[in-house]
Amino acid sequence: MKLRFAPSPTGFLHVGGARTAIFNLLHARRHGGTMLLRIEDTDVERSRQHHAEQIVASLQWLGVEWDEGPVYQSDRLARYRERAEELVVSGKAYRCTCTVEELEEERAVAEKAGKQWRYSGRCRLVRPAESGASYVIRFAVDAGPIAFHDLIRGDVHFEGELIDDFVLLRSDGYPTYHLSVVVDDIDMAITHVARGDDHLSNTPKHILLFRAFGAGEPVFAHLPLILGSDKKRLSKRSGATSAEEYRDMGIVPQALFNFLSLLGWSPGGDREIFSKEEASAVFDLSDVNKAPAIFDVEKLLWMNAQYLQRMPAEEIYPHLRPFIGDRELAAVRDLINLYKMRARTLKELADQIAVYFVDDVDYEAEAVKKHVKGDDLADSMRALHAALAAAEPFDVAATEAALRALAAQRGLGAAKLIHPLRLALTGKGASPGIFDVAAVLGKEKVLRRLARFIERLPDLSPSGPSSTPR
RNA sequence: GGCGCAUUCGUCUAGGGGUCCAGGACGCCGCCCUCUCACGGCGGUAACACGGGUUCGAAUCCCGUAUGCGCUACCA
Repeated sequence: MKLRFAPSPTGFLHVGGARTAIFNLLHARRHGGTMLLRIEDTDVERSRQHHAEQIVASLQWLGVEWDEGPVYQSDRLARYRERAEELVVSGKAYRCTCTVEELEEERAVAEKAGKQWRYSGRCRLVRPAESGASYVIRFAVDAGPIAFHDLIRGDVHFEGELIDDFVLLRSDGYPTYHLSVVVDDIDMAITHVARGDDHLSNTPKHILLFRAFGAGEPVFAHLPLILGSDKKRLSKRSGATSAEEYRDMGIVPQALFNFLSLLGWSPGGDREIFSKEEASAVFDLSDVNKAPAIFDVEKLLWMNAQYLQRMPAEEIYPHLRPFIGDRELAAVRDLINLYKMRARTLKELADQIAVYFVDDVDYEAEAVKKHVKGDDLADSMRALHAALAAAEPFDVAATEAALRALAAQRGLGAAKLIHPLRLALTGKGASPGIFDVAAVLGKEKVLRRLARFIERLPDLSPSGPSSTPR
């Protein structure tokens, strides 16, 4: 068994393409088959080498590994011409000298008359004389029903009459998609073709070609499309569309892989969080749903949070690195552990961690308003500063004991000290457990931040510094 | 327009004639935990597109309708 993922390098790796790649990989792994990566760059107008490289990089990042390739179709041009000529010799294809202009004119006339246009087959009947004129090679389509069994769609039927003599080889000598896929799928011994639903209507053409070449047909599986929240094909308008954008957003590759796997497929039961290996053990293309799925970013974010929560800091670190500059693992390990269940993305995680490295924290206005009040706050904070300075060792237990003892001594609820302390240390109204924060920050930073907070207190008070009679 | 395909909570899905007045997850809403925020736990909200068949019995099978999407290029 052999499958392939065959993107055309006209842009970044689209999440729809990413899912197609994943399903191909999963099916191959499940059945002990191999996986080929083929770059379909026969459209010189739109293909770009950097896009091909980008797609390869995205697949690697995502964890879609292939066994063969990447093979570039642009390296196989001679082969496509050769095979097209074979069909001309055997009479299954013919040269057509009709120009694009002529055809467009015909089409315009037909459309004006309200009729749908199909190529007349003029050059098929009247073989053009050998001349220097440029030509395309068209396939001579035979009328008659074409049926095939799709692993996902079931039995699908088409009428040959409705397919016109499509172009195999363009006038510039480049093959069209139909020619290159079929030639390659034959030469590369592909047994299963799993691709987007947009190719379902092209399949009869391909079947005709497989037959013309005397080759057996592969098994087809047409995957339902991934739609945006507007129920249209996922596009820029409805959100991020490329794997790369999700990476830059701070999505971990395992989470995107898992999420994409769940679009149109389910391992059965109530399982939602699973690894590539687990999916590889049970996946089968025939279990894929027929209906298109809408890409729900909210659920992706939830899933990413699930992954962050479960991953050890050491595993998160390499993915987080691009978001936190050059900071070393040792400097952020404890922070990752403190914040990983509070962030949905690596970006959020990085933002939260950033406060620990600034010289002076900014105090959130809302938190200030809520917690900076009471005439004796400065006094309490000074006492807290002294109590923490005496805490030894400076760990979670000791700092907590020190604060609670002080609260009891002053007849205050511990919260009355905790919230201002949080504001002093993080500048925010919300954070992980304050004693965890203190322990991670370390005695020196805690005392410095607390001292600065006390200093700034007059400016932060609701009455303002000037109106404070002192 | 023609051809093709699809249709279970707002979204992802389970389910393939009786166990389904439809299960899980995201989201949303409550409650609990608690120094805050998260995490976690508990509970709630919400769906078989519509109409005809077949059958003792249909979300499940058949036919229509509607809606949506795809293809209809010398793009893939």
